[in-house]
Amino acid sequence: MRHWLIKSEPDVFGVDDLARAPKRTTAWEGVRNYQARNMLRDDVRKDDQAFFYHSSCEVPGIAGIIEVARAAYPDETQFDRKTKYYDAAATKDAPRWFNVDVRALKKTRLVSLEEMRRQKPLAKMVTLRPGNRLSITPVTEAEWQHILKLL
DNA sequence: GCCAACGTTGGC
DNA sequence: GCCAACGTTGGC
Repeated sequence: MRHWLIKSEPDVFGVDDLARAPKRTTAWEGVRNYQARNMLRDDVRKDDQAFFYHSSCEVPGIAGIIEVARAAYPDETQFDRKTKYYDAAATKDAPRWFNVDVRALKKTRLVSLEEMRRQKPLAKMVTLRPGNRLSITPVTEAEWQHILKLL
């Protein structure tokens, strides 16, 4: 099983929203970055687990643990003119964007970005690399285990 | 709200 | 294929 870190803005959809969703599951949609898209489509499998990270908020950091309930499938919002994710170049036959379904496993204490940066074993974590903005990044087994111990 | 970093677009 | 302009992300 692979591990990931996926970001969401709590003002838009946070860990509590996921916990309240039907079956504690939702489509994690709106990814419009090719690198992230490729990872979603090619590398993320059903039953993979991920940290749910709150970004663009007062205290950014890991707020929960989720699992992938469904592997990548075409993101419906790319066909919907009413959403900001609409992409005129995408067709049903050749979808350009994909999403996965994620299910809440548990809410954790907030492990802040600042705390993560203080952890030596996390020094090389992809999401902590300068300039990184990807909404999904891989987490190594060692990083995963280290963060679990912090909880 | 600012701004650095990065990605995308489009003219040439 | 280069690069300037523009848009987005996300920490602060």
